[in-house]
Amino acid sequence: MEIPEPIREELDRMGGFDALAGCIPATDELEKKSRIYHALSDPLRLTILHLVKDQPLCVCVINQFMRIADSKLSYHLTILRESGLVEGEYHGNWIIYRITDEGCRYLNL
Amino acid sequence: MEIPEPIREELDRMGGFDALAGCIPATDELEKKSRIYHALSDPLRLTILHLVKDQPLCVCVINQFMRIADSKLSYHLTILRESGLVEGEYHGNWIIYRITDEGCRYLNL
DNA sequence: ACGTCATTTCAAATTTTATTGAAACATTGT
DNA sequence: ACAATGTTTCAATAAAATTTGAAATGACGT
Repeated sequence: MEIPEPIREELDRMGGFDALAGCIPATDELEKKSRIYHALSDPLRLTILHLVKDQPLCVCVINQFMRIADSKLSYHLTILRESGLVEGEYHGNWIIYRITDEGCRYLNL
Repeated sequence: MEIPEPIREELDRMGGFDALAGCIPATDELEKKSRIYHALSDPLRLTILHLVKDQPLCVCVINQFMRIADSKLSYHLTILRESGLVEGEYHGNWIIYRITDEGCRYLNL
């Protein structure tokens, strides 16, 4: 396998082929990030995230906005919750969802 | 449909139910972002992105690192390219991939 | 204990995404 | 024009994510 000369030079300047390993995060970190990005990779879920950005909301208000099947909304909320972007808490009969600090961080890109 | 009192209050303070629409980005923007997040939602693709972060690389160097089938790598490069996170350019026999400004922006989160 | 409301869980069907190996394409050198 | 090299495209398969509707759960008031 050959490498074009300008690439080899620039690679050498960065420390050579072996140095490349140094700029790759650990496997578990990559997996955590890709899980978060997956949670963000759906327009429905991004919408939910924006809805709860400024104030916490119960599922019924979110759904009044989204107009999708209850179970569908619940599925997407689960993905957002399990990736740590939102959290839900029972308050009486309702579950109130709020964005987490991490959720805020990712939303502001 | 009833809403718990504290939620209704906070919602009213933000401008009521109708004001919620105002904090949701346009559909095409949501779709573009979710496509980008989807591109980021795979450890392999995150690895590639990190590899080309500091210097452009040809496919063969990337693959020497990744050790996956050529067609598999090409598939993932296509996803990164089509989402605008990297760009590739022929230089002689090789295609050199480099990260885009947008790619940099997303990688630094 | 029972009924009701808000929400989740489950299993099946559907859709999307990823992997694989073979064939095709582009560029260069002969 | 031909062969060689680096990379992509294609079609088939496998795997994963999403949707759907029905049933289950949890919390509350009676």
